[in-house]
Formats: sequence, structure tokens, C-alpha cells
Amino acid sequence: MTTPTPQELPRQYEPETVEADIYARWLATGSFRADPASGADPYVVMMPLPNVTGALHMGHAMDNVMQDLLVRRQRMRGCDTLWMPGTDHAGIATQAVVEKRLLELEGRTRNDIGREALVQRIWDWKDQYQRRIVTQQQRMGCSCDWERQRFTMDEVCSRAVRWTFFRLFGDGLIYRGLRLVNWDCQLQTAVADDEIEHKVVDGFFYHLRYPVIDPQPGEPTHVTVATTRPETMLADTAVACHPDPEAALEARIQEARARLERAPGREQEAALADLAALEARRETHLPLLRQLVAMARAGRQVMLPLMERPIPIIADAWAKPELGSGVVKITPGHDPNDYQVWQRHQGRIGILNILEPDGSLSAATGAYAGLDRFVARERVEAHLDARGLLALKEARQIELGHSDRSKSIIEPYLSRQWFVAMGDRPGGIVCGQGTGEPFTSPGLAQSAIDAVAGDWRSATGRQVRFWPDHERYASTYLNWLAEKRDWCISRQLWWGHRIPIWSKAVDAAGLAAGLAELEPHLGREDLAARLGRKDGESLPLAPGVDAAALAAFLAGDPSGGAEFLVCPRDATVDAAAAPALEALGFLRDPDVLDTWFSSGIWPHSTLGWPDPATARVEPGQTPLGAAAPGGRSALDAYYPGSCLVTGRDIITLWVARMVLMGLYNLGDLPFEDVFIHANILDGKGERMSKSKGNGIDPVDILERYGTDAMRYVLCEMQTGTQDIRLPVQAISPFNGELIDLATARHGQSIFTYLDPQTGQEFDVLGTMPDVPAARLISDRFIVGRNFCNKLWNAARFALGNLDGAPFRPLAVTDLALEDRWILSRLAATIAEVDRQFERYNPAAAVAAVRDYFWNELCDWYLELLKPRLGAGGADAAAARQVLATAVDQVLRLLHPFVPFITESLWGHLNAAAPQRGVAAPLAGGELLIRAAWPRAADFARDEALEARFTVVQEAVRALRDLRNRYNVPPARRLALLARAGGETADTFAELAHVLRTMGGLATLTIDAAATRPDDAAAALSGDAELLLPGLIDLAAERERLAAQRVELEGRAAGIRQRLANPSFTERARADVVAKERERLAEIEAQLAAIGQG
RNA sequence: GGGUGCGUAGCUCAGUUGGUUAGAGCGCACGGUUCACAUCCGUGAGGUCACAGGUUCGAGUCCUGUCGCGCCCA
Repeated sequence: MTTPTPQELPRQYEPETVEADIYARWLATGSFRADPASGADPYVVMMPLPNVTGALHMGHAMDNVMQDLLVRRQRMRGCDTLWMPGTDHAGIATQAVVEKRLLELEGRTRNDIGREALVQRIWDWKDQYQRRIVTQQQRMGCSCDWERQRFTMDEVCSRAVRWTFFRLFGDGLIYRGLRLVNWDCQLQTAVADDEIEHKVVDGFFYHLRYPVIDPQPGEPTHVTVATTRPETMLADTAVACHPDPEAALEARIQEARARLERAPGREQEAALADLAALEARRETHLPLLRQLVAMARAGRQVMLPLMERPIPIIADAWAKPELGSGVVKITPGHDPNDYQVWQRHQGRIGILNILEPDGSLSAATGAYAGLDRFVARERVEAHLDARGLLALKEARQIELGHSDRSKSIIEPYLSRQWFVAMGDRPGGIVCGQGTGEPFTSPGLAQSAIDAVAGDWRSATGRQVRFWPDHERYASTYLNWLAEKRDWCISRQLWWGHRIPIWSKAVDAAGLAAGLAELEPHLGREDLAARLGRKDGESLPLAPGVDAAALAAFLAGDPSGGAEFLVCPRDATVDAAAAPALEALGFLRDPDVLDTWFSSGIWPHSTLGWPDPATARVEPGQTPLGAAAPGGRSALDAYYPGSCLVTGRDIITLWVARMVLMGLYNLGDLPFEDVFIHANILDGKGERMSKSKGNGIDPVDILERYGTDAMRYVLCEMQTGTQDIRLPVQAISPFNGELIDLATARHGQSIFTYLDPQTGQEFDVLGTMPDVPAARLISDRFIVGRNFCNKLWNAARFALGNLDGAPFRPLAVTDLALEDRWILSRLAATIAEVDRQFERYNPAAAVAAVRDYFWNELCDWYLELLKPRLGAGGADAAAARQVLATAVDQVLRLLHPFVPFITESLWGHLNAAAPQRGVAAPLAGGELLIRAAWPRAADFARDEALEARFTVVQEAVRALRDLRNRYNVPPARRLALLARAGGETADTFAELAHVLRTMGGLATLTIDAAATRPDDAAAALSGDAELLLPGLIDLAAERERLAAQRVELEGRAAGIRQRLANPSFTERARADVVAKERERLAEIEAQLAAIGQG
């Protein structure tokens, strides 16, 4: 890289000419590399792995920039920093995208091409998007250690997944159980609760009549139940009424009364109607419900129509006497609430599954078998209607879960899934097995709760703390964990980590024979075998296990049926055992693991756990084992880590799981700090996302405004807990004008808009074949570009004046007052920036540097410097040295925020003034990225001088205001008569040159006893009066002073009133009262000044 | 339905344990090309802090309620 002389630097900062070179230089010098052998304190950030489904948008940019900000500062503070990059395979999301394309482009489904071919296509997709994501991150300036980059399905991470599964399984924490899951009939997989979008849609509420079997005289002949999904009646196993309908109804009536009392005027009518309707039920519904309770106790039944199956009437509080008929149908296999009813009445009522994985009805439905569920719905409706059993069909809005991925309607579906037990276990669980500091926790969820709440500390004294609002985010985390719900980890997908289990069904009769066959495989440390019951309980199998005990265990589950489960510890063991297991009739589980299973162990899987020495990294990557015998492995050096930076939406899904998996596998925390940053919203306040078409590609922003401009604005926006609205504009493909998407009208789809100028349609997703695509940007980033340009030009000015400025130690007496002032302000700024970094407040940190750089260094110090530099001599030399030092420190402070421009200017500064400092030389360095972070203690703080400077600055502003008011040309020098005494007079005298230079004065007279000449323009500044003779217009001036007097008198009156109030002077803090008195005195002095004229 | 957060200048947002006259940037108005920067400089206007009560000597800040908006969970 050649270094141009300052004179050759362009007049404007051109990011595109420096960014690529500088990034290449950082890479070539290994500046991002972590080095366990350095002996420095580690600082470790594990990137929230973006998934390979698509490219990054501004939300990711925020996440990445925040991480880079923290990492770059800690690197400059001398830490051995590791920022671990990587990507997530995102099982269902990625497979769904690839399947969708397959269908759109080739009209084929996954079953048409088969498992192997589909997985290959997804790998290709992953390679493509991983490259794109890394490019995006590198262009954003991310200083990750790329030589350690991981992917959740690479060899290193996959091994850790298997070991984790193996360990959990061996500890009895993984089981297979029958559960109601959310089933996506299109993708044919279970999906997690958080992958469901609830939408209100138009539907119907069907009221069905079920005949009572052998009704006695006076008993009803039918009961009426209601449902939105009539076809599920085929799987009904009971009808229920409330066990104490009277009490339940009265409770609702009381609530309705209370609501009525609280209801504001316009809601009164509705509340009154509600109450009346409930009260009417005492007559219309209660008698029947009481009768049904009695019938339920007597074990009476109704006949399920169409299936002609008797089902019991039961009493359960799930039935609400205030709703519908007060009777509900119970379909445990297809409704989550009914499933709970079934659990409460096990043995008395059955559970049935009538759905096939594709959403068609199963053989269990007889005549309806094979029909799609929506076709079956119509048939059932027609058949019931024909028999007079459809009492009513009312149109109604109903809430329905839709799959995030396929958009199809989710069905509650009874299936066998794998779970991790999150709750407390008898005897607890052992965390950190084999680590030297193992400990016992009641259960997995509890271990993660303890890490945040209460007095628990890890063996190394760590606990988890959320920033910038611990209480708020900790409560999200704790509320979720407190439910301790078992975690469904199986997904019926092809893309992901295959569940490493071989299984074979067994019953009581075959138990002994099966055990004998398995015997050769038992007792191995690399293979775990258990006998699992249908209810999810399991027992370990070891050589010589007591068959009688196992038989008793099997008999303990009334549903009967069990299976042998075998889990090999890793792929090698698996391959070796496979033929034997197959020969015994074992089947390998076809499902894959939930993505969060592998991302939950990301903070240690990436470091080579369970054994860094044997972790097989890819060619060119940094090995994870110790570099030398006795040295530290990546795992030793970088676990536990430091900080996790992420958005609040995955506190539960991911943060909590990383904590508990880290504790379980390693006995310590993956991080201490969790920095929750803002989400990026568009101009309408909607969360930015590619699939919504409002996502901005950070590369589009940085190509237009520069990377540093983008980073600067992102940092400036990260204030606290507030989400950020980023108005989105499209660049018109027709004329290049910016079009605000918040106000633009849509075209034929929600992804197209109409150009308000040309009326033509454009597309923001770039997927419409016939509609021109538009890039999305946001003009919010102009601010950042302007900032960079200002920095560039200030540095250009400094560089042009430094002239190789040699270093020599300077004493305070060698310095001008403004030198001491700018260095004092520097000390204050460094301290403030550090304080704000520690509070995780990037906006306040960057504002502190900005204010120092722009409002103090540029606006005052540089202007004061200009006459001194021209004068030459020792004073000019000292000025150069201070200037070089101030620029040096500003570049360092700004580097984490705007790394490219600062690194570029650093090189020029090194050429112009190789050694910098004031009292002592500062440690330099060829590259800024590794230069030392500024220390406030290196510069003398002089608050008294700062206060005097403020007084003079105020006077200068007052002078400028007068100039403006009287249209005085900038070049005209003025004669100032300052009526000031005491300290103010001293300050004016001491800093007279500042007043002269900045105020554009020809002469300055300070006189405590001056009288105001008639033709003088006058302004107050503190307790001084600034008089500019020969400027005015008397009438205007009198009017102005009169207005000023009114304002001052108003203020004085307010303070006098406050001081006259005894309860204020007695109860308020003494310093507050004193301050008020002081202020009053000041105002009175000002009034006196005006009055005198 | 439960939980949680937000509402401050035209816009996007700050506002530390309650204590001067509520701030910044952008936008707006006026004036400016003196050779670092017009992506700049100077000055100014602009707010009933959503609304209604309450606590307090004192409330943007604490409490209660209402309205509007968002997110998470069911």
C-alpha cells in the first residue's frame, strides 16, 4: 500500500477506495486471530450463528456490528480476543426453502428425488449462502477469526452433537414418548410452538348432537357439543361436563358483575348483556348440566354417531358451563386441551389418532379412510346433517395455527417423538461430568434458572447477567424456564443431525431372548442401551441385568409395549455396530434433531469439545488442540466465554439452552454477559425480514454510504431497550429517485409497489419475472457518511500541518491554555466512553467521541490552532504535538465504531507524525486494530479550566448571535466592551485570545464599571454584559432587552416563590436549596446589568 | 386471555438515584465559499413530555386508571 502525502488525499472520504485494501491487510497480518499462547486475558464472543436459509439483513448487521464493536475494543485493550464465526443449518427452514424451489422450478417433491439427492441439494444451497453471508460480514468489517469458522453440521460440531446426545441418553434424560405435537401436514414434520403463526380466519362452529344411550325418563335424549373441526368427532373418546357446574357458573357471574362495575360508559351496555346472558343460564342450562353430572357419576354413555361407538360422559373442569351447551366433546388425539383431559382420566377414556402424516384420515375412521381432512369435514357434516344430528352451523372467526414455513394449517397430532427431560429428576442430574468440578442440579431447566437467579455461582465464580436491562430480560428467561417443559427434539426432516438411536420393539414375552441377543453389546462405555417404555420411562441395560426387574418395569406401564434403544457414542462406533444391530432387527431412527440442539452447544462444540486434540478441522483452519505439549487447547483457553450479543426474541429458545447445555456438558457458563440489542424495524414499525420484503441488504447500504457510515449510524441507534425504526426507501429502477416504502402504494402483490412519479410497478424481493427489481436502502445513513467525511477532512487538515512533528516531553508550562483544555476534555471523553461501553450503551459512547471530536476539537481547538501554527516557534511545535496526540486518541476511540476510515488515517498519521504524546510518548503501532486503547489517566483533567472555557464559549456564542442579529459581515472585526468584574473579568482576560479569535474582535476592553453607550448592541453572558458600540438601532435594542428582562424576571419570580415556601427550604436537600439561591443571585445580577442600561 | 415494553420537537431517538429554562441528529428558517470539510460553518425557531387522577416542597421521571402501538407466551 502506498501512502499518499496529506496534500494528495482526496477532499472527500472515498470508502470504496480503502475498505477492501484495509480488510485484506488485517487478514494478511492475522489481526483477527485468537492465540491461546499469548497469555493475555481472553475475551470470547460466540457469534449468534446466522442460518443458511438466506442472506443477512440490517437486523443481522446490527447484531454483527455490536459484536465487532465489543471485540475490537477488547482487542485494543490487550485481550486475546476470539470472535467465533459460523452458520447454522436451520433444519426445517432450509429444507423448506429448497423444497419450495424444487417444486416451483422442477415441479418435483422431495419424495420424487429421494433423501440423498435432496440432502445434496441442501448442501449446495448451504455452500452458496454461507459464502454470501461471510462476504456480507467481511464487508461490514467483522473481525472474526475466520480460520476457526464452524458450521453446525461440520465434523467438529457433529461429533459434539452426538456426544451430547449420548450423554443425555445415558443419563436417562432423553426419552421417546407419545405426545401431541404441532404437525405440519405439508412438510410432514412436527414443528415447535415458536414455528407457528396464529392467524384469525373465517370458519364455522358446528353444533353436533350425540344420542344418549338408553335415556331414562326425564333424561335428555341427546347432548350437544360444538367444534370447529367436525371431522375430529371420529376420534372422540368422551363427552364432558363440569363436575360442579353451579359453582363454576356462579363464579363467572361474579366476575361479570365486577367487570360491569368497572366498565366505562360505552362498554356498560355490553357488560350488562354479558351478565344477563350468564344469569339466564341458571334456568336454561344448569338443570341439564346437573343431570349430566349425575349421569357421568353413574357411568352413562352416549353413542358417537357415524362411528357408532359408545363413549362415556365424564366430569371435568375443562367443560365450561358458561359456554355453548356446557358440554364438550373430548378428542385427546387431536386437541391439546382434550389431551390434558385424557391425562387426568387415564384408564377411563381412550385416545385415538385418526390422521395420517399427510393429513388424510386413517383406517381407524372406516368409511372416511384416505380422505383429506378437509374433504372428510364436508362428508361428516353432510352425514350428520342427513341424520338430523347437525344442530347448527354458525359462521365465526376462529384462530388457527399456521406453519411458519409451509403456511399450511397446523394439526395437533399424536405421534412418538424424542424429548429431553427438562424438569427436576429424582436424585438430580450431574453437570460437568469428567471436568474436575462436577456438581449436582435438580434438573436441566433448574440449572439454567440458578445461573441467573439467586446466589448460585459456577466453580469459577460466574453467573449470567443481561444487559442493558437485567431485570426485564431475566424475567423473560426465568418465566419460560420455570415451566420446565420437556423439549421435543425430533423433527421428521431429512436435513439435520440424524437421531443416533437404533431401536427394536420388545414385549414381555420376548424380553429374555432379546436381552440375550443384546448381551454382547452391553457394558461398553461407547454404546448406551436402555429399555424404553411407551410412557417415556426407561432403564439402563448392563451385562447381567436382572430380567425380573425389567419385566416388572415393563408391567408398570399399562399401555404395554416397549423397545430396546441403543445409542452409539459417535459415528465410528455407529458404523461398526450397524451390521450387528441390523442383523438383530434394529432400525435406525429416521428423524433428525431440532436445530436448537446443535446451536445450544455452539459455545463449546466449536472449540472442539469433547476432545479438542482430536477435533478434525478443515484444511487451512487453526487446530483446536494445544499447539505444544502442556499448552492450552481452544476449549481450555476460550471456555467459559465472555459475552453473548443477540436480540431478545431468542432469549428463551437459544440463550437458555446454551446455558443449560454448557452447564451440563462442561459445568460452567458459556458467557457471563448477555447483551440484548434492539431489533430493526421498518418505517411502519414492522420487524425487518427478508420474507416480508422490507429487509435491507447491508451491502446495498455500505456500497452507497460506506461501511463506516453504516456502522456509525447503527451504533448511534443502539441506545437502550428501544427498537429502532428505520424508514426504508426503494431506489426507483426507473429514475433512481428514492421512494419511501412506508407511504408508497402497493402494486399487484405485497412485494411490489408503484413508483409515485412514474406510476410504474417495481418489486422489492427481486423474484418477479416481469417486474423490475428495486434495491432497498435507508437515507438514515447519510448522517454516518457526513461524519466520516468530517473526520477525513479534520485529519487531512491535521496531517497537512504536522510536518513530521517530532516528540519531546512537554510540561504543563509548555502548553497554551487551549492545549490544556483540549487534553482535559480528552481525559473526560475517554472516561465517558469507557463508562458507556461498560453499560453496553454504544449510542452514548459514540456520542461522547463525536461531541469531543466535532464540537470541541474541530469547532474550537482547530480554529484556535490556525493562528498559532502560522506563527511558528516553540508554541507552534507544542500545538502540533497536542494536535497529533488528540487526533491519535480520537482515531483509537473511534476505531471500534468506524474501523476502516480510522485504520486508513492511522497509516497517514504514522507517516506525518511517527511519535505522538504530550508528557510521555504513546505506544504506537503499525496497525490501529492492535494499537492500545486510550487511558484517561494519560491526560490531566482540569475541571476549573474547563469551567472557565465554558464561560468564554458562552460569550463567543452571544457575540455571534449579535453579529447575526445585526447582519455584521463575518470579515468585519468588532470592538468589544465587556462590562465584567471579579472572576468573569479574570477569565475574559486570561482567555482574551479565544474571545478575539473566535468572536472576530478587533479590540477587547474589560471594565467592571463601564456604562453602556447609547449606540451599543448589548447581550448578556453569565454575569457579564457584552457591548458592541456603533452597531444599532436603539429602538430594536430596547425592545430586545425589555423582552429579556421579562423572561429573567419570570424566572426570578419562580425561584423566589420556591424559596419562600418553607416546606421547600426545610424539606429539600440543602445543596438543592443552596443551588436555587445561587441561581437567583445570578439572575438578579443579570437584571441589574440590564436595568443599568 | 396472561406477561412485558413503548407513547417526549415535523421525523428518528436521548433524558442516570424525582431537583436549573426538557436535549441530540435530521428536517425547517436566516446568514455565510477566510485556502480541512457546502457531505461544511454560524445563528435561530420549534415540545401542555399520549390522556386523567394520585404521591411529593417539587413529576417527563414514582403509583393507579384510560386510550393507542408493539413484542413474547397461551
